[in-house]
Amino acid sequence: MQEDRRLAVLRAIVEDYVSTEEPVGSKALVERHGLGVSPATVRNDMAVLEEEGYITQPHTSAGRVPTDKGYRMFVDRLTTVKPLSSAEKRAISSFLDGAVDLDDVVQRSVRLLSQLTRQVAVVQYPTLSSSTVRHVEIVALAPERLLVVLILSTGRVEQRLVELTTPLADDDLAALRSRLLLVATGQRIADAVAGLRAIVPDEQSPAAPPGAEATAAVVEALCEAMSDHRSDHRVAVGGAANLARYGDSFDSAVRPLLEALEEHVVLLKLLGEAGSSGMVTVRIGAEGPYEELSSTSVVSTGYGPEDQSLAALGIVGPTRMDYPGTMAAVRAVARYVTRILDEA
Amino acid sequence: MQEDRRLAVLRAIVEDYVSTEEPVGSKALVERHGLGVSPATVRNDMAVLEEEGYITQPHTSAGRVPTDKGYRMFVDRLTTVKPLSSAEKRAISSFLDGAVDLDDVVQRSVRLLSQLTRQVAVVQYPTLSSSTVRHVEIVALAPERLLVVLILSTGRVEQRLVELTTPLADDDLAALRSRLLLVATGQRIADAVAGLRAIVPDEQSPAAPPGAEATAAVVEALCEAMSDHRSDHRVAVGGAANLARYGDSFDSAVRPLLEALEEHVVLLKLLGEAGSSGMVTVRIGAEGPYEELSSTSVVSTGYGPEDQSLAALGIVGPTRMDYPGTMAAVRAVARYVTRILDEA
DNA sequence: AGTTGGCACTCGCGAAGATCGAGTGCCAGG
DNA sequence: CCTGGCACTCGATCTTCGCGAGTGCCAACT
Repeated sequence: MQEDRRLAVLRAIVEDYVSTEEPVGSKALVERHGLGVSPATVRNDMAVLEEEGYITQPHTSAGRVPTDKGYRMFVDRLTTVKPLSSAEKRAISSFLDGAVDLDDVVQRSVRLLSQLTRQVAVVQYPTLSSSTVRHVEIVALAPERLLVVLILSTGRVEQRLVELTTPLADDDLAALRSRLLLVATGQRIADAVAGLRAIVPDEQSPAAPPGAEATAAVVEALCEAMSDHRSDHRVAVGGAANLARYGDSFDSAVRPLLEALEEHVVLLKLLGEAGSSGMVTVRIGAEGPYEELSSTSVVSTGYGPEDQSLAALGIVGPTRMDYPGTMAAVRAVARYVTRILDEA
Repeated sequence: MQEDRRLAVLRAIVEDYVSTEEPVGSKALVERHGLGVSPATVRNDMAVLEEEGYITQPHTSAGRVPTDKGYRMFVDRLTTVKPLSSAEKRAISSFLDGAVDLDDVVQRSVRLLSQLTRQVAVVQYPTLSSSTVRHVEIVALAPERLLVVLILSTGRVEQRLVELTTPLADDDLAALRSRLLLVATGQRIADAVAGLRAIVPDEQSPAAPPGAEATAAVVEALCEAMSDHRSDHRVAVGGAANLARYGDSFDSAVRPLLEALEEHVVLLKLLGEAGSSGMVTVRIGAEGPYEELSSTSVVSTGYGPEDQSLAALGIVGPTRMDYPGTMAAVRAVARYVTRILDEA
């Protein structure tokens, strides 16, 4: 089939261009890959591929370069997942096994991912919304200063300081504490918020029970901590030094990317397009909403327990990248991180 | 005095070169600055300055460029502190006043600093070592699983999970908690560590009291948390997009800098050279131990209460930078941050 | 002594031209 | 439908060359 060979040619072009960074010509193609045909034949195929929009030539009489559409085709139909080398596998586990807490896991993941792919890595901190309340604690720093500590199943700890206008008696404190524990412990965030709101005494009630103010304030603090969007939006970024490899196309590619890396909200949107856990998503070039990132691709995936994907991680790099290798690395790291989080 | 004029010439050269990015010639100098002498005279001065090593010419018959030594002289003897514009002051306070917690303060400072100076900003998180213990809490998640929470005066919260081999009785737990509070609360880190170690029962003692294991384990966890160097080494980095302005000299300047930015330890060493609070330190070019950073300068200062400087902040940029403006910005931000932390 | 105008000289930079060759498109023959 | 051959295109690279900013030095002036 000519059709099959055309795809083989496209694949070869992508692979060569990715490794050499230079437009690839018909002659070099037949030499470096075992296509059993002559350069002339390949040229014909190239003409067709160009007409269909999979490749272009930067200028007349230069080699061909894949277009975004070409990469898309390559990723969707021509990629066989490249298994990681055992050295890489070892690196992953030895790298991640030493992690001591959530922060550490995220930090190490970012580092690992950027080293494996030699790209800029981005890892989102596990989202609060799908986690559960492991523990709630109130500590009286002073009779009218309470410290509220919230511990979640992901290992995240949030603390809030609550100032009261009237001091709180010790047994009222104890009562409040046990009530909170009863209502919130083990609940998913959303349920806990609802349950907590319910135990706040009705403000209209003329005869407020003792500790009503405290209850309201503490519940408020807890709910605020739980729905705190800042924590949802935290991401870790690493491997920016890999941007140095861009070399050329500095202003057009590196600058907007650096800016995007600081705009964590943008990053999250990019990662957020990721499908559920297990599926690696690839956004190529201008497929996304950000014009400035038209020459960069995003390879991302969700991670976390199978049923609910906790958060996303991935890499950002030039459209000209080693997709099979990168996708394999992203998937592998996501799996390992998922496992680590499950164990903890 | 010819001496004075020579210095004026040096200053003019630095200022012109910083703003134009181009080697500056004698003619342009007399035109743009109000030196009341002829180009020929300036040329003579330049020859002397060059001989003394303050300036060089990139190639014969081009303008002059300051050397590191020239910048050093400029910073040490020729800089009059440029007061910030009122707009800048307003920006600073409105930017920082909204901060809600320690993390937020640091994040905002980094952002602010990078925007004010248009350089890469680095802010070290306040060091634990000079802070005090505000509170210690033990929570029994299960009879043999304890959560230890440590709250410091800086607002930092550290938590550790402790697993016991034998369950701990409730009143033993209560006793341990009150003993810990008594010993540690209000103490500076170093004292608290010493005090805690002292209450661990002697291992040799054949008749170990109930809860001896728990005490030892909890104290161990606390001490470990207090001396945890990871937290000491945390830094926030921002404004990497400003690196895009380097444009030229990419490999020689940007790449090593990007790498250094990821190596937080290196960053801390750079910042660490900073003097005490209030003094702005400037490291120019190759003055430091890092050869790769020979074309970058670091402007840094400590911040925190007057008597003990908590941590450092500063910026990293090309040797060709606006030193007066940058130093003013760094100092101003450090002051504001200090004030904010004091209030909290 | 210090300053100034004049002048010859240097040398990097940019424009213009010349050359080279990888790569293409097309065609005629297998 | 594939293949070898061939003329053609056009960007990349190198060379040349003139321009001009800037210098260094010197003799004259204050």
